[in-house]
Amino acid sequence: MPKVTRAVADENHIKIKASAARLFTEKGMAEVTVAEVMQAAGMTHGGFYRHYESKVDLATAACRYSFTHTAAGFFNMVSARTGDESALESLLHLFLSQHHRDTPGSGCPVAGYAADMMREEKSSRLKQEYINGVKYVLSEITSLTPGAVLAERQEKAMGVLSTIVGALCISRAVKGDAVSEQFLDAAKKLIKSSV
Amino acid sequence: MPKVTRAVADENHIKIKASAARLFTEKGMAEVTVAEVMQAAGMTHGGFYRHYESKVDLATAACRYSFTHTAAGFFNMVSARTGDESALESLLHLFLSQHHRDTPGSGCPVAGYAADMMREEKSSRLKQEYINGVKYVLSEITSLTPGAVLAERQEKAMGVLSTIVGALCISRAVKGDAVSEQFLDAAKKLIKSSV
DNA sequence: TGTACATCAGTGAACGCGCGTTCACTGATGTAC
DNA sequence: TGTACATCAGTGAACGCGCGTTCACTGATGTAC
Repeated sequence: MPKVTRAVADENHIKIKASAARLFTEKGMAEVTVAEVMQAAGMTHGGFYRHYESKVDLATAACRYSFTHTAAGFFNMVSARTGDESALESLLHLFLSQHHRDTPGSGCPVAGYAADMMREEKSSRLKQEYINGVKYVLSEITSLTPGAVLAERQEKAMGVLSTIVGALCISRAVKGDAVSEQFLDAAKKLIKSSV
Repeated sequence: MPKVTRAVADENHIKIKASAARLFTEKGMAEVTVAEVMQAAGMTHGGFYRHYESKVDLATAACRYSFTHTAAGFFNMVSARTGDESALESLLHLFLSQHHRDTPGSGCPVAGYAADMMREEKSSRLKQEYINGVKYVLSEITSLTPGAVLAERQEKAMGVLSTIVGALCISRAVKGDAVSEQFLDAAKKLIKSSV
């Protein structure tokens, strides 16, 4: 074929997707250009349309990638940490950390794409991908939440996700001021006091 | 002066600010054009620079306006409602409602500007305005939060704000799916169970 | 296995469009006498 | 109070720039014989 092995082309496809996932969750779709994504993937912008039909098509793939890789990886880290402390405590410790606040590109996609999703029409494939992702995250948190009744654990998981995503977003938004860190701690305490 | 009374010009200035506040909290700064703001204020785009030096300058004024008008008005509504139910319950009822979810333009500025603030440099006047607004909101929630020790009430207020803003944002982001409403209810329950 | 050819991933220039901003102009307002 | 003039809020065309997308081209790869 062309200038590049099929295998290399496939790798490039993944690089584009991974770069987009990182940049989109970090800056939001509007603030990232196609050229920027391609450059991050080590190419120039012209070849982009051999891989995706449009920028929003890329965003759809990137969104899915963020959930299946970044979010899934996060839950693996939570499991790995769980030992002395409970699974929920592990999750809170990792999620509500300064490190997570400061690295949105490799962080929570629920938070990272939320701003863009608020303006997305509900019928779009991109939004559907996000909704699926949120449901996946909820199922993971539910499985980490103690309790006998599934419905109660699911509801608790939604409350927990709301709190940690809210704290993370606000903490990022007010970063530079002392309250930024306080939000992370306050959210931890609120959740622990409600268990 | 010109074509318009000084008094009318002052009114127009406020109209621009109010229109911007509504549009910016609804769609985010990037998705709103200067021309759109001016049209919403009943004018054409050319006259904009008689009122503000730049779009970000407008955003700074609009951000302040959102907190001093929209947020302050919200807390007045909370006070007015408070009777049978506690102040905190009033707040949860009004904030975590489908109406609030569906009307971001007249809704919470902490949530409305959060996405834009995450990307704002910390030294900007706009970000400083936002931080001041968040602190104002925190002080209001603190005053509605029961407890003897101020520091504990403040911490509780930060946890509450994290939870309600997170639930609102996610609920908006997944609107169209049944989980959207569930997030609002789950957040209410989590907060009530932690009081 | 070797060779000729077709394919298509990637390049970089170019196109269109929209948006922030500027500018010459208008004409009612405010002011000075 | 009336009049001449300067001011400047608002208008709409235009400018620059950036970005999503397109396109002619390249040349190594894959394929057919």
